[in-house]
Amino acid sequence: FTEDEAQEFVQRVKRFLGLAEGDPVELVAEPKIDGLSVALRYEAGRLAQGATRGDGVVGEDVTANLRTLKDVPERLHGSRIPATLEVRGEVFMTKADFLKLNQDQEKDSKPPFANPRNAAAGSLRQLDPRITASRRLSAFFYAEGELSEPIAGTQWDFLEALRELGFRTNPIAELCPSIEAALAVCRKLAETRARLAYDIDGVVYKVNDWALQRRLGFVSRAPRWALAHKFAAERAMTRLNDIVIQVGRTGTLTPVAELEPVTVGGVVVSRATLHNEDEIARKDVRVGDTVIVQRAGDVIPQIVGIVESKRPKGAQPFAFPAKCPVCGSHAVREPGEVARRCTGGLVCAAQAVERLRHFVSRNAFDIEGLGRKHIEAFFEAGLLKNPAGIFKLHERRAELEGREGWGPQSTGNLMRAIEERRK
DNA sequence: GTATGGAGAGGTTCGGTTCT
DNA sequence: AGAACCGAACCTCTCCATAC
Repeated sequence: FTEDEAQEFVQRVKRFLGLAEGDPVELVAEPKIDGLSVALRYEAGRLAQGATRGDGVVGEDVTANLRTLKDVPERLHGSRIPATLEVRGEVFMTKADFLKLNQDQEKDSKPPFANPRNAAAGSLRQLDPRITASRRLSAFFYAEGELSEPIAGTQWDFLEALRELGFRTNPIAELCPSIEAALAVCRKLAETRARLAYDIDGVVYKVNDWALQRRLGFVSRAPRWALAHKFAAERAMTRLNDIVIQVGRTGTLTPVAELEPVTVGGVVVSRATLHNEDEIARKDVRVGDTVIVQRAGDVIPQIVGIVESKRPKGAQPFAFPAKCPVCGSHAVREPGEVARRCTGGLVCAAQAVERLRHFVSRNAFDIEGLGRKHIEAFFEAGLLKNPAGIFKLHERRAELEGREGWGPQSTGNLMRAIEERRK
């Protein structure tokens, strides 16, 4: 975020590579587009598959929709076409196309989209590719995935190779001989971003030489050879109306701030996590305070701090409850732990429900059609007490089907989803 | 029988915190 | 150090219930 951190990044790179302070390391500075990342796979020069990449591993298959983008070539161009080629890029909507789309939405008396990124993400998830086609999405490509043969030795040459193959790349990327030059690019973009046709949220610096990139490698999922230098996030002031306590699967009590709704960075924010007891004390957040909020990474609402001069007279420090707000059991904080936990265990409805939610989640048993609300309702009605009960639900099918909001279709779907996981 | 609205689910975005 | 998990907002899709 600061220029110092960018300097530090290059120092780290040099140290890792065993280079001297004065040795040059070439960087490529590319604007960080505020869109959604996609991966395209080409086999024998033809588009075979396109997907979003939610967590960096797998994503939704949106091939048919991606085919409708003018920036996604159906066939690769040129004479040097690799047998298989995977490229990553960013799909986005220009500000002009976004405004036009919202005008059309208004004309059709449909709700407007909140911002270009959400509009782009929504457009790409359409079932009917014709709708996607009508939405005017754009894309820039900038990274390699699986490659059957090397097509470049540096990032800069790779971008050139991508263009020759028929991909659109961002024309304002720059090859920089040093971090100073890269920072100059960043400063220039910070000034001119408002005039760009699309939203950017920062600049990415990449070590140009792929051989060096390979030596640098990754720390968990983050490459050591790249740094995302983000612009300062937009901030807003609002009132903190209340602090409520949520109870998680393991009994952890998590405080959440309820805010007077305020628009920040294109969306309306009304809640923000305060993480834990210590965090509240550290920031000295009190009910009634005026707080400054931003969206971390331009996504997650976050309380940056308070405006002390606006504190109402008599505002008291927040007293963290010593009892679970759901079941009334003692909430204790073990020495060395940050969290205060409800000791109710399975007696606590919140914990039981959270356990069930976890059980059906995608990372566990992955049972479709059983979300928070239904689990809460089933628990309340005594239809479901623990994970094992899920596999006994079919015995109470008639009861289930009689419930409000449930019909033969939804019940059938749920039974099928459970049966599928029984094996 | 058909259109419309609402609720719920699930997926996407990302950073921060905590656990292993 | 690395992975898991959580949080908030938005969007689409599916299904049920209601109105006509």
